[in-house]
Amino acid sequence: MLCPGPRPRNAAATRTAILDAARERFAAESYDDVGMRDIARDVGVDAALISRYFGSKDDLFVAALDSCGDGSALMQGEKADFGRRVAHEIVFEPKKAEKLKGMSIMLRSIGSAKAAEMVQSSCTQRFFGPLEDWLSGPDATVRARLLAGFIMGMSVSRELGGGTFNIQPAECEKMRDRLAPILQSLIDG
Amino acid sequence: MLCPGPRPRNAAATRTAILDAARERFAAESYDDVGMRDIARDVGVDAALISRYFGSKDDLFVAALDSCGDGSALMQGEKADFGRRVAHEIVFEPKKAEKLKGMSIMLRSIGSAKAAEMVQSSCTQRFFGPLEDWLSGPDATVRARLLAGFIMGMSVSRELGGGTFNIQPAECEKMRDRLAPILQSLIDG
DNA sequence: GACGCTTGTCAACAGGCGTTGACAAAGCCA
DNA sequence: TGGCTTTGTCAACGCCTGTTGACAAGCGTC
Repeated sequence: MLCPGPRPRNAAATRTAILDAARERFAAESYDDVGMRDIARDVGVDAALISRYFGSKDDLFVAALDSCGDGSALMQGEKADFGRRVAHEIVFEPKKAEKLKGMSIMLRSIGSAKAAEMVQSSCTQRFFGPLEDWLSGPDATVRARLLAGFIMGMSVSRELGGGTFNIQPAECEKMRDRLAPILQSLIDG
Repeated sequence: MLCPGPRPRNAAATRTAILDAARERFAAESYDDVGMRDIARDVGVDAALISRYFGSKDDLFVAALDSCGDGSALMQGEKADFGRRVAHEIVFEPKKAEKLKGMSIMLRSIGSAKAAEMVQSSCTQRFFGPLEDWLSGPDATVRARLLAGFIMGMSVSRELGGGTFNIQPAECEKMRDRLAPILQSLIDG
């Protein structure tokens, strides 16, 4: 990520690099755990530059969240296949499931009061909302909340297992097979 | 909570008061957001005293987590009624559902790397474990993980809604009614 | 009453944080 | 070449944090 030699003078590229690094950091660690100097080191830049480009740490956080796009990545593919596909990703390919970087950031920030406040507004707008629209049919609002809750909950469960669910591989398959129809039932209505 | 006048000299009572305050704080805010001085103020004591009684903030955190007991509160009552009962509590009485204070603390700490590390060991031991034992029948491990994940996920979803699910009261009933059979199916096997 | 142990307070420290303003270097234009 | 703007670095500031050691006050005991 960090290349040797002096960084070429290119404000736009540097700004983008900072935003990318911030997105990764905030998705992997809590708001409080991420330091400006950490992000700066990732990019190979002085921390002071970030303040100048983005104003404050809060502003950078919001910018990083905004740069994640909405939850549309989750909604690609066949609806009939959703349950099995997403269950598989949650259990076996969490990194792939993290195409919802925004979800990871939200998850990481529920602890910090300040971060949670910043997340809440954009959460409904860019996550619950699109999901709700995508889920046509009765009780779309409720189903969207349940769906989002379950998906995030499994991430929590994984995290508390120490990065895995801390169970046998054979059990993982069973987990996927039990999870899939539950998710699917929320899709189907 | 804080009574006027000088605190009576009683080491045991003071120690307990500190532990209680810490448990409440760590369940309501992230590890990083909770300051020693905050807890001290809750109790009406100097922050230095906490260090002397508990060693370090980390030690206090672990002690607070240990003081939460296991997840047995969740498992009281009829199994046949579990889904409906817990779904109701999650949606309408989150404070009551927080008889699992330990779960709240775990939830608050998934952000902070240090806190998460401290939580992980006791998590399996005092939460996943008892739940798994209680759920007899096939795939108890997997069902316990799913159950715990779903319950925590709904807490996250609530939190991201700003303390409520941010939906209409009528929708809340629908949410409960959809959530209940899902939880119950994981209980029944 | 004087001692000694316990209980609690106070001031201060070292370390980390986000942020700022002054300064250096690079590129552009005349 | 000389100036000017842009891009980036550096040192430092003020603030907040957990923790420590010295000190004060309460309480039982000789």
